[in-house]
Amino acid sequence: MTVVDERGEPATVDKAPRTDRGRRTLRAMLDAAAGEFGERGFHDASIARITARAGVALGTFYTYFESKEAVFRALVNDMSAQVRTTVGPHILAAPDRLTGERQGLRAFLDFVREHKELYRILDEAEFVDPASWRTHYENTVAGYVVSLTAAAGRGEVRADVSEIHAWAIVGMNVFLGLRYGVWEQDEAAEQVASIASALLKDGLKP
Amino acid sequence: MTVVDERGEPATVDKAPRTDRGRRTLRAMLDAAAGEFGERGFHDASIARITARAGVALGTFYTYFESKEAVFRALVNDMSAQVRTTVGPHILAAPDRLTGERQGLRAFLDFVREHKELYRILDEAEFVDPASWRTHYENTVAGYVVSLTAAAGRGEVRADVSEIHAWAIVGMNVFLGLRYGVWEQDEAAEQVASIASALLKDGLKP
DNA sequence: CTGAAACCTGAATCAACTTTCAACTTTATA
DNA sequence: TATAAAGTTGAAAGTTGATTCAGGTTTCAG
Repeated sequence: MTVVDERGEPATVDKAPRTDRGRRTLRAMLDAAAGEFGERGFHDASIARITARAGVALGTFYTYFESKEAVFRALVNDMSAQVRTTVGPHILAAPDRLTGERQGLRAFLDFVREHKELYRILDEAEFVDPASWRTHYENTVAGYVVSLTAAAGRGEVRADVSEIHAWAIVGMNVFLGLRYGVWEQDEAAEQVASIASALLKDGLKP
Repeated sequence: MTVVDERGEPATVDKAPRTDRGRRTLRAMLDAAAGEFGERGFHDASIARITARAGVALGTFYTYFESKEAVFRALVNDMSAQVRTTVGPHILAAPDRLTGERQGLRAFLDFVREHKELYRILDEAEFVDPASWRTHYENTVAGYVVSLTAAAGRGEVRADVSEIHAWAIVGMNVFLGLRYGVWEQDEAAEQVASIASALLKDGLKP
């Protein structure tokens, strides 16, 4: 058996497709897995259904993945990156951090609405693949700490911003995403983002 | 982790114990289930291990529960109520809503630290028993909307508080509870609560 | 004390699934 | 075009753990 470093990719290396045909199959399988996991959740999902969705035979799955957990992990990492690369630019493009937060949240809500499956997968990672999940949020929070600290240096936010603030903001965004993105879309993304942004800026005081 | 009666489940009625011995067994099994689910998560938990923990035979489980999901549901409902009855009074006892929020969060963090298993169970309910989970948060948010609206009437918070604010606050609290309650306790509950409270009151503005 | 209702027992049943593998087909390369 | 490498196949092995059940034990009302 291959020596597998939990974090590294040595186990994935020899599973990587070497031809176009292989790459196509892998892609089809990843998409199928995203759909299957998104609809039925990790445990109710089955490899057989994933390969059926992808239009390949059962055994083909193991040409590209070590196990059921492995696809899930691949999906989580992929999605984590997708969220960052989708939302990040919106934050950076803004003239100041608080405006960035509003635009970032709006972008996040839009993203969530278009990728409900992936959002759900990421959420379930808390139980299926805690390590990836924790990494995802630690990265997210770390990014917030960096940019909030920079903003504090520019006098845009209070000087004592901390990791606690970052976790609070992330939690806020996650729940707003779940309620107003995944569950129901009875409020415009813009509206949700601007209320949350105002809350962050001025608090609840009258 | 005392689990009290869960009324309202017609299917559970004929499963209710009729003697002291039965009630003792049921209690042992609920406690065992809380521990097992908390430690291993729903899917890795096994009925056999639950009954072993409780010191009874495998088959006894089905004297009191319809299925694996049924115990889980019982635990989720019980815990949801426990959180409310533990945290609620702290909020109400405060002189104003914003102070209440700080005391409520501190109480919540304390609760979480003492009931990590149940917190985790509630979290996993998102996937195992979505209906109960959704109900739990909808109830929580509804409570917030009521008390925030009342506070607005007293001029303690801005007049336009909405459900969106409530979801934001709940998400904030949940994530802070997870990070500073369940994961690591590297910050005093009081400290976390007071920073979050300040954020809610005045926002991030310098 | 006694019979019926409650409880308890744990081997056996059973329905998924995941994972393996040896034969077979397609693609790349020289 | 030949041959190795890559990719595909699906039946079958192997695993796991929830749920059942027939029979034994304990409790309790009368």
